[in-house]
Amino acid sequence: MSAPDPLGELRDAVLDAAGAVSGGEHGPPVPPTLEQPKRAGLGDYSTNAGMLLAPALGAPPREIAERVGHELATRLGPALDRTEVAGPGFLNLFLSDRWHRRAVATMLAASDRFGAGGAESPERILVEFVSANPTGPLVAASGRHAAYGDALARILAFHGHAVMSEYYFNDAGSQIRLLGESVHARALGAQLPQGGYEGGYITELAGEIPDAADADAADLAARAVDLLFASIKATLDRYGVRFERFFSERVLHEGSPSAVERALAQLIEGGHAYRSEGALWLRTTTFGDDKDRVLERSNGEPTYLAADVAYLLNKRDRGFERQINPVGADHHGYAVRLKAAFSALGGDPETIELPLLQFVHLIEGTQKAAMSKRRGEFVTLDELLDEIGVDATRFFMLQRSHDRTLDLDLELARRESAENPVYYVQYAHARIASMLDRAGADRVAAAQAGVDDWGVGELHVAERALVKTLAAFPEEVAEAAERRAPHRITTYALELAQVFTAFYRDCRVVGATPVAVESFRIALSVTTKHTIASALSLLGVSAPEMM
RNA sequence: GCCCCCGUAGCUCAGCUGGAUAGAGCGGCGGCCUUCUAAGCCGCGGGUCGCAGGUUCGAGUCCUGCCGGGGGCACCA
Repeated sequence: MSAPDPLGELRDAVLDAAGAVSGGEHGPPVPPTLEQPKRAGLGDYSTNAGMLLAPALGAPPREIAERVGHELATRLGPALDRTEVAGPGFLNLFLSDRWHRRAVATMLAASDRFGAGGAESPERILVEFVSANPTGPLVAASGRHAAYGDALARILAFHGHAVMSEYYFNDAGSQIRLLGESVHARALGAQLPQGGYEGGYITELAGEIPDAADADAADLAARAVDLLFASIKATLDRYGVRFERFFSERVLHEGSPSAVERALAQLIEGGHAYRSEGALWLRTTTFGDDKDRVLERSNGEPTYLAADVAYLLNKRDRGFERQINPVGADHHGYAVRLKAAFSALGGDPETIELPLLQFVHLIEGTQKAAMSKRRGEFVTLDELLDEIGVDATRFFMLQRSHDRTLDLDLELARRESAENPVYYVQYAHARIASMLDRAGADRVAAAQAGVDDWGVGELHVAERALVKTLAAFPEEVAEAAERRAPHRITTYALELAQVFTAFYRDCRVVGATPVAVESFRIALSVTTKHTIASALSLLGVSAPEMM
């Protein structure tokens, strides 16, 4: 159930008015826009409805805009001061102070649910992310995956979907074997195996495991995995990332027939898999791949793809209508394969999404830090958190669009941690807390209760701007959710903090006279505080009461 | 060679799926603390939105081609 939303109501009115003008027969091809004009003087909002309807109605856009304006006036009544047709056919809306005050009342009543529940068709969604194998500590890049996946899950849930977060990992197989052999080699002071793990943490593990030199590699591998997984979980916990479930690939190989065997049988039965050169191939070329892929090696061992297909089915069978699986940009070919497999099994490939996360480049001054787990050259997520803190790391990781590479200059982040934008946003929140504290709980409660007494005097331009920025929150959430773009919330949080700070500068709150003005401003501040806290919480960043 | 992502201010990046005179942070320069938190605020400077075509009332945004950067093209995951 979606919370009341002033801007949404306004948008409905515009849509309705446009429908009335077009006679209901030929509505606009796409919904008309309703946005805040960048330039001052062009009203609170403007719509392009006139221009959109012009071709179908065969009348000049400005004339249609005029008619939409009239329809809107009858629908909005005192909420609307006036409309103005401008430029090629924009209709600019000048909303009354009354509209702004009511908007605050509405948003205030929604409390911390303001902006929530907007999803039009809620789905059961599984977000699977990080999923790093326990062969080493989480690195900085994992920090991006963790921040992205976690924020996306939070945003989708807030938007109204039923969301679960899951971490898929492989704790068996060749890489794990190699891990055990590497630890063993370090314990003995012997040469590492071919392609072994070189990181210093391997030597540390060897030291932590008693009698490592005498143990066999398989046993060592199991113990190393336990230790590494414990540390991965501790890092995630510290980072504020929660998973409902850690899913072991091993489960898919257990039983007879195993989940993997059943998946392969199903593919063969459907004619989508065939044997050639001793291996079992998935005919992904049917679904747009440029070559077929091996499911089962000629030595009889299944590939990771076989397990992943079984996992796909497992998730579908658990009732998830959509699977979102953020992966590294280097996995982009993998997306085609996975979707092909899903199609072959009768699934809708559109419901399998693999957002590609571009790489994180850690830069030390001008020098790039290479990150290879095997060669052991990396900055771990823990080190990054030690360096710049959880909130700053998450905020930074979520500041850029996920499909862009992220340059993180450690020197800069370290040196300027106090100037990171995250502090700016948190500071605005803390400042409101302090202000409300000064006003006193009774005063704050009275201000919110006295909605009907707010209507005194003319609103300041900064007040109006803040109301509109707040009113945009539900649509920002919707955009972030639908486009899988948490970074929009980051940008929004920053903007809201800026607009609030301008209001704070220009409008005295506590002690403003008459009391009605103070009441309204307190209410506005409370709403802002809720909204900043909501936005930060969607990002997994804390909203301190005091700084 | 084929596929994916990206070229916007000195640097790092937003830009609301096509709207009006393109924005923010950082960096530079100059100002502002007897008044609700100066982790702040104000001002100045800074742009052929990679290039060239196309689509239309209108393009940073969509299409095509080129140039440049990153990534991928395993019986590794």
